[in-house]
Amino acid sequence: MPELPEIVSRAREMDRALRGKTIIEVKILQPKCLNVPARRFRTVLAGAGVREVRSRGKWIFVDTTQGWVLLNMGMGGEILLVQREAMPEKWRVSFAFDDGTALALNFWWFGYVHYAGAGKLGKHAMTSQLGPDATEFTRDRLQQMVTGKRGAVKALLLDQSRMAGIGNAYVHDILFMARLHPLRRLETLRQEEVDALAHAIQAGLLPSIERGGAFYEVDLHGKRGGFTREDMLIGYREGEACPSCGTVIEKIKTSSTSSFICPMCQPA
DNA sequence: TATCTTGTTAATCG
DNA sequence: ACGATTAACAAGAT
Repeated sequence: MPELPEIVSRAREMDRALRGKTIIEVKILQPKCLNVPARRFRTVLAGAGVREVRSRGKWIFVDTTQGWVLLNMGMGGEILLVQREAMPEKWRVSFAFDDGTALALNFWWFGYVHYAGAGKLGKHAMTSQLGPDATEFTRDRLQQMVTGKRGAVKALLLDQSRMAGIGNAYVHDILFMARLHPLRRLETLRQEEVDALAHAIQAGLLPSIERGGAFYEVDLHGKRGGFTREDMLIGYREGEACPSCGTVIEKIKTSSTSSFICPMCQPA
């Protein structure tokens, strides 16, 4: 499940590895992940030079001389840089470059490989609606975002149009560190709690970015991220002891997603 | 086999 | 307009 730390890491790796290369051929095994006809996608990008790769939220933006390639890895997958004749077993879209390498994209549920013309990035609805990266929020900015809003704090964190990059993996530890229950209403948050949340967002994401993302995703060469299961405080630790107070960690349903909480540290 | 799951949009209701 | 909920969609693991 690629979230901001994994996507930031992949985009950095891609920027370093792909910048200056030219796409010579695009292959598409799964046209449904595209937003334009496969033929158009292939032809418009053939011959395109990679200028830069960057990210916002869970999206990777590849800036080429012939427009933008916009990637969303959905619930998980791999972006592998391989020799063209050594493709991995599973891939859905591939880009072959002029130096004999290829980028093989795979995802197993709901990935997107979109195209936006040069200068037309603003017309791509899914990415133009993204809020600022979660890592960009200062305490003041978060307070502004919370003021006048209603609803559950978890819903705010997961709402990509308000704050981009957090998904249902990192959110557990973020809320735990802020000592907030996922369903706590925004309108009841005191300023100290908003401050704690702002700090928790940074504390929940930055260590993983520094280590190249979480262990359950891999880098361009197939190497797992350095943020391990042991680095998680309560996420996916149902039945284990809370690292702060020892209470048994619970897995609860919060609207449509699951949440892991310490019922003592994060009272409803 | 049945159930679960990390994302995102669209539709709907209050 | 906003918030809450649900369904749907292209798999894979257990």
